[in-house]
Amino acid sequence: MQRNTRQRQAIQKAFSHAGRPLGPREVLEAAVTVVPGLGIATVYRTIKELVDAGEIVPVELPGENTRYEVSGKHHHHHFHCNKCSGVFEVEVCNFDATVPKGFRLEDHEVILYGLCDNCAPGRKTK
Amino acid sequence: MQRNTRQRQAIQKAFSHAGRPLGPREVLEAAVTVVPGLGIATVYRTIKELVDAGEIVPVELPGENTRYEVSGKHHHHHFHCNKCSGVFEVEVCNFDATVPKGFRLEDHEVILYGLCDNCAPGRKTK
DNA sequence: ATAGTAACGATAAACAAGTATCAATTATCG
DNA sequence: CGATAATTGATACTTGTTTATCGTTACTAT
Repeated sequence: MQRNTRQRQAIQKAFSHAGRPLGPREVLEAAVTVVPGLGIATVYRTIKELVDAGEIVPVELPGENTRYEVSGKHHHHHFHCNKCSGVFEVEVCNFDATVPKGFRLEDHEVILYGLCDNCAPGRKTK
Repeated sequence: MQRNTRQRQAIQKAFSHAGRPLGPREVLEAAVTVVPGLGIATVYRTIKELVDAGEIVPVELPGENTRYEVSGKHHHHHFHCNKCSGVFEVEVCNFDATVPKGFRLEDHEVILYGLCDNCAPGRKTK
């Protein structure tokens, strides 16, 4: 049967508390503070299980490794910070797309680039 | 000095004739028909040189390896075929983006997904 | 509390993309 | 033409991510 381990709880919590897509490394960094000694193998294993269980979904961005975020969110897109490389959610949508003749549009992806709140200039210190 | 080799010509021609972004594999497939025996190492080498020379620019799409296309094109985005995985250019743009408070938007990327002309239904045969 | 076994952690292995090496080839100049 | 050195092709290597292995740990039900 499925067991409720500290490491699994920590990893689930990392996703639910993040509010943004996390990669395996980020998950490890977040969860290891709760469960010292947590291994990367467990992170990968658990991510795969959570995906299979439908709890999280993969988020892929250009040139980046796959991240994951909790599933069931409303339609949204992502903002990629050019400085800290962090990824954040943004509400977007409403764009004109003219696909070539004969093509059939099924879905779309919008990625915004810039500086996040923390990295943008005009902030007191760090 | 720089030499004008058959393989380099074939690779340049592959890009200029493609009209869409090509990955190293695709470049090899196209150029090897012109220069039998062409090796993948030469493709990578030449791509790097062409990028340095500004002749081509990298195109990155979610979950895909880097492709390249001839530089100097107008603002455009890409259409990724869900069936054949081919990538095509599309004219897009004009979308509303509301970035979170404090964020600074610098650039954007739009990727459309669907079926390309060849893969869309309602086509005679193939 | 204890047995049974799912899950863990460390690490080796598998993969894939891209790079470096080097002997053989060949474009280019005189 | 002939010498020279840039370029090539085959392949080994590097790098980074993800998976498999296996002895150990620690949930769970009894």
